[in-house]
Amino acid sequence: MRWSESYLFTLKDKPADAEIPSHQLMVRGGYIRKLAPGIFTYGPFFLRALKKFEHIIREELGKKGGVEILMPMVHPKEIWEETGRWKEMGAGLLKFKNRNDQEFCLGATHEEAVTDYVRGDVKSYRDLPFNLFQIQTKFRDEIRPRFGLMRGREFVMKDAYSFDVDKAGALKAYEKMYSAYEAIFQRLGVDFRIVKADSGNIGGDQSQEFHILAQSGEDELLVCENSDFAANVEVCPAVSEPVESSDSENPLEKFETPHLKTIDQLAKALKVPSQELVKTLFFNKAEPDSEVFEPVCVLTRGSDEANPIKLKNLWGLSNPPRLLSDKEVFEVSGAHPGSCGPVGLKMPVWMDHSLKGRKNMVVGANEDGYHYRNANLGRDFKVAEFADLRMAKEGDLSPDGKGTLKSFRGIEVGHIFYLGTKYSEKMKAQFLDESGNLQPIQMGCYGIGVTRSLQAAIEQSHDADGIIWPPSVAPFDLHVCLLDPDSPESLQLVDSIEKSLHAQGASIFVDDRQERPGVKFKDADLLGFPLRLNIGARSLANGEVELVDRATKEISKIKIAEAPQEISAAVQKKKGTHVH
RNA sequence: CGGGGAGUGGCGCAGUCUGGUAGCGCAUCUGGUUUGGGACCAGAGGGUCGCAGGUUCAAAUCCUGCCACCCCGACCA
Repeated sequence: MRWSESYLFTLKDKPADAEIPSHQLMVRGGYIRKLAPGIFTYGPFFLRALKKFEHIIREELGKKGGVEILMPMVHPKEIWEETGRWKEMGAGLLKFKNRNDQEFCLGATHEEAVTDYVRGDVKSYRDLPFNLFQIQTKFRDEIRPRFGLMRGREFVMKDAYSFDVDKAGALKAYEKMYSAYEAIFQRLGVDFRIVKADSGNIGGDQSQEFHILAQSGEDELLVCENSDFAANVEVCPAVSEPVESSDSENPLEKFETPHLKTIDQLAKALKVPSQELVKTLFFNKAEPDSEVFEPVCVLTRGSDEANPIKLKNLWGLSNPPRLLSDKEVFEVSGAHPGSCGPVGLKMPVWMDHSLKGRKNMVVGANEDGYHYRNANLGRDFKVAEFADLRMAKEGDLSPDGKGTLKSFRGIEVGHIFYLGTKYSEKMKAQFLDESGNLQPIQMGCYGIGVTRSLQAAIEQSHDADGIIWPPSVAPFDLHVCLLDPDSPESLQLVDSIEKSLHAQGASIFVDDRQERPGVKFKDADLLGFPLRLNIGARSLANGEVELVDRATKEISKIKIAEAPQEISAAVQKKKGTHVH
């Protein structure tokens, strides 16, 4: 491929609307252009990377028996109503009507579509198991798209769905996908972690996320320093050191705390660490979209945060519960936030494990400007349940007991779920088992954010000059800076190198523009293909060309006569090398 | 939806406070000199200053309304 024959426009300045390096570099390199927020055109070079990654995905899923299909992007309302998600997904589904006033949405995910596809065909346990996947454009009407392809409205996703006769089979399918995903991200060549995760409103009871580690990641991961335990902070079990209980319960004592609104202010005033104070929060335990008001009090240590995802799961809600407004807090407790506590409350009180056994607590008095000292469980207030309610954090003990947790930022690029029969029951996707009983199919679903993965790879692999593509998905293997594009000797050399590379299935991009060398070098660094070859009068006069490694900037001189073979070998070596 | 920022040639920005000829850098085109890390000189083209009202002799600039964008938060398979 020659620059002069391609469609490629690079930018010197970083675009004003791009914040993180990967987004800036992709726009600067002409890889993507924004059409609307979260909606992008993929240029010819990004498309090449995309196809390469898709190829890796197809190969690895194929090895595990995945069968590729392609489902519609436009879905009728009816299938989404069958599962209740027409409402549940809310505004995230882009809905519209046709000329006959029939309602549709754009496919945000395809559990409904694939279950409908399968239920018409599968009749017997003999028809199972199988695993279907597709690579397709998804549309989700994100509230706030950001960071280019990281959180787009329109994006390419690989989604797969497994169908089995029983749970054991479904879990086997889950394990297969787990290992396929491991292989896929290893081949992509990124530093990634697999973590326990919340299953969100997809449903199901087992779920893990694949994260590419990067500072700009939207998710916080907690990883054990000594073992392979890793979890999304949202669901990471919190282990707290047991409380050493002082033996006697002192008398309850009210004291003035004027103008002390936060735990930190209170801690400072009382000269005790915030961990020794008690934080009182109020949530509405009812389903977020219902009219019902069911206030619940949640107690944690002053240094901890309540975890809404854990509350959601504990209370069996479909979405995280809502924190009460200041006004509502006043109505249910008699005080504003900052002066609330469990004493005298007329609602269930949930207490975090970390407070179990603690005596003589400092809590709000439910009267503005007052707190209690020496509040004790049993004597002064009652607790409905003890549970793990808090956000785990760096420095906590790992749940597997093998060390302490360290915090990383990650970009979620893959997610696997064991679904069970949530969709098959609602949509009547059934089969007859060996004894002639009608059974719902056991399902799993598995996603990879294809476009997101590629940007995440760039986010992880770039420098001040530009992108450093992992060789597995680099748009081209070799970037030739043809410094004298009119020199017959140079052109002849490029031809022979091109032939040699094509013979082994490698790709070559030639910058044949009438530009000065500096311009070509800058663009080569920006575009970020793994190897660059400089061909110019200066080195040709010495009977040499220069091969430059994009990642290390190492230069090797190669004799012209040996150039085609040596460069082919270098390209081959690069492709075989994995960064991590 | 809440908070913040910013809408000015293709890109990046100044000008707005204090109303008075629409500017700079990059890119583009022409000619010339250059040619191994974003060259230089000379010339040229390109903007209804987001949109609509209003104030004024006069509006990019002041007022009102709307639209769209970016960031933080809420939300998120």
